[in-house]
Amino acid sequence: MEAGASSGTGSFPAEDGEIWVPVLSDPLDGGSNSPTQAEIEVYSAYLDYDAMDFQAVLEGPQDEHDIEKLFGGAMFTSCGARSATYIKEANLTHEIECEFYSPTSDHGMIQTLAPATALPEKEEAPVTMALGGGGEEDKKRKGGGKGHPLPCQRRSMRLALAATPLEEGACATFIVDLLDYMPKSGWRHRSRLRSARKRGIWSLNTEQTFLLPNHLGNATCFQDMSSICKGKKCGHRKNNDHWTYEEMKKLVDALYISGVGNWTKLKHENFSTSVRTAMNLKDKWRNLKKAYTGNAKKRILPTLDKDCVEKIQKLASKMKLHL
DNA sequence: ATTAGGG
DNA sequence: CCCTAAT
Repeated sequence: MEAGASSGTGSFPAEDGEIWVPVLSDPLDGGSNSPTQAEIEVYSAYLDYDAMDFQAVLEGPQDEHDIEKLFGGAMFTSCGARSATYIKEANLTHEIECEFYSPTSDHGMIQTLAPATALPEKEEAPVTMALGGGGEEDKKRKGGGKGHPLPCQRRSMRLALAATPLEEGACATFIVDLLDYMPKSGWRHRSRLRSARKRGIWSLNTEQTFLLPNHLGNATCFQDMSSICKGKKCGHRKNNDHWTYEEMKKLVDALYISGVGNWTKLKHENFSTSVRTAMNLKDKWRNLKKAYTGNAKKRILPTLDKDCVEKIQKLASKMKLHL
């Protein structure tokens, strides 16, 4: 079976009954060889939160062997979640997107994720990996299986682990908005995450992970996450399109040239097609300035490159003089 | 209609 | 991001 995301075949979400399996493929091209990078895609999963090594997940997977470990022997199912993309190289962006269903969910088949085998040095990509056990067997394991999460409500969750090349190529991992979209109560990891963030153990940064509230129903495709959440009470944000690094850089560069202010003009000249409103731009600048200004306490900083940070600081100090 | 600032 | 007072 083909997995679609990289190869261009297949479609997402998967058809009912279709089994999507983890694949190894080259993230950079759809077919030819690429010896340097490995990508694993997992289409959805049953998560055993208790068995999950949260810290390891948040820190970012080190290699493809970690997947099973990270998710605590998670069960992976075939139904309709957007792919979990997992890029191995330290300097690339790690992104994991999964959708989790409760054991009683009538969705799809369940597969246990076979321990990933090493990516062959010069394997033709994409390479579809066979999962252990075989489909028919595993179908019957629905709801069973060791370490299966018990009363686990249907949840969707997106983890985007971004590792941008920092100074030493260190993997800066961050999570955004996880808390924002997590149910207000009833999820024991909420406090864990919160305190962890406070203690600075994980560089959580409220901007890249979020959990689709249960009441949003059967939405399975993360592509529509933003629109799904629109107007919903739980997702009290109108726009869940989180600022990307590129956007921030673009904003800073524009401000560096045109100066701070004139947000409407800035919007029309530099962000005319963007979802960002003039006020959004203003707000973002304010936040960036705050983040990179003053005594850098243990703030949770967006990972921006040195050049960008310098521009922010120069702009900030320039503004100070005018006060 | 825009912006600055607090929430 | 939203809300609102002040431009």
